[in-house]
Amino acid sequence: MARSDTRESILAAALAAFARRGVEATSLDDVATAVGVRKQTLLYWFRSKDALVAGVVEAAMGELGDALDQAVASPRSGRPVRVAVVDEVLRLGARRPDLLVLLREVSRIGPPATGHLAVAIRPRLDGAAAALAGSGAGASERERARRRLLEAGARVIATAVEAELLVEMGVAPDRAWLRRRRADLLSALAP
Amino acid sequence: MARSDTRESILAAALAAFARRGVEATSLDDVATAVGVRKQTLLYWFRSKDALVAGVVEAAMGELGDALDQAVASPRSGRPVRVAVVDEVLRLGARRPDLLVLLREVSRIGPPATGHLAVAIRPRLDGAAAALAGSGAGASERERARRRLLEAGARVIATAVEAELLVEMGVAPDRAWLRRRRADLLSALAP
DNA sequence: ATCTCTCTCTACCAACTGGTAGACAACCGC
DNA sequence: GCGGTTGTCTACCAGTTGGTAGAGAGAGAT
Repeated sequence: MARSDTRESILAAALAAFARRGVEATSLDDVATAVGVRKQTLLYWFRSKDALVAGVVEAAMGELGDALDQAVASPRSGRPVRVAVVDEVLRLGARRPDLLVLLREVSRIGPPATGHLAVAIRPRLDGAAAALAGSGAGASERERARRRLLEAGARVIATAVEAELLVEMGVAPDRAWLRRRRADLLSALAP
Repeated sequence: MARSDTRESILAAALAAFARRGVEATSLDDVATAVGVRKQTLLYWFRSKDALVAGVVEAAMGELGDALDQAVASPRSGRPVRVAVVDEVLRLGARRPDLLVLLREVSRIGPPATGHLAVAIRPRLDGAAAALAGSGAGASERERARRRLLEAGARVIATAVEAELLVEMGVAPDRAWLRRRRADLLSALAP
């Protein structure tokens, strides 16, 4: 296997396993077997399980942040930014559900994973809060924008959890459900 | 300790631990220590960890169902049943958050815990669906009522997750948030 | 007083966990 | 060719897990 292919494969397999079965329930051996490699190879690339979690969180946040950045930057006429963001989130929920599920999982297990998440998310959050508050906004306004963003983020993750739950209950989310969730997320980001 | 006090203490400690740290991350020793008893005593009352999970799920569903039954039966004038149900759920979320968190946790870890949950919830769900559809309703109407109830239940759990997330993010849910969630849950149960 | 049943205990166990030590092969610039 | 680096491996290890076997204390019934 080429040089860093192994690392990428490990990250992908770990993301899937962490999202599907949870971090604690996933052993290093599980991930290694899924990749087709020995556990010790995995420990070569990530010096501990916690380092692996940190790596997965960082990679997932990178992918998620990039997708949102691109959605914000895409200049579709007459479409407010928050519509672009919400639609991109819904697309991600369909295309890469693991990314959103991982966020729930990380916040569930608490430290030190949440610390890694906080580190990975902080710069994005600061940037978004500054953009939302507008240039020249005071510290308290930026703080309010931050809070609004965190609430919206929690709403997104809760929506992903809800979709997961429905699937598990054998009641697959239908189009009407999706439409309602979209309107709800839009209102959570409304000015 | 009196006869069945031990069993009750084990169930209470296990519920708290399962909700706070997760089922996989909670060892039998953890629960036993919290109760002040040896692991083998715990295994006397519940023949395996899975049996303990089943016991906790059953007890939690009993408490939750009883609270909702009582809310439905309480004849407060001019207050529609769904308002009573939603308010009782919110009260439970504040008073016994573990009950709702456990539901999320169980559905997260999947079988066999979800099987226990399905067994514990089925009679309540059937009864509620029949009541919602009204007497003399056909099978398809009852099925629709069932789906509406499951969707509402998923919404409740998602709301509990959202509250958990906000707390973890250091953004405690405030009164305005609670008001919005209440309205949202009411509309999920709207006719 | 003794027998039986309920409950909790001590003493284990095999399987698995995350992690370490170090051998070995393939490839690199020299 | 050669020494060093990179990547993967086998062989272990100590700690923890869920679970078993069985002893023994206490209470009630006879």
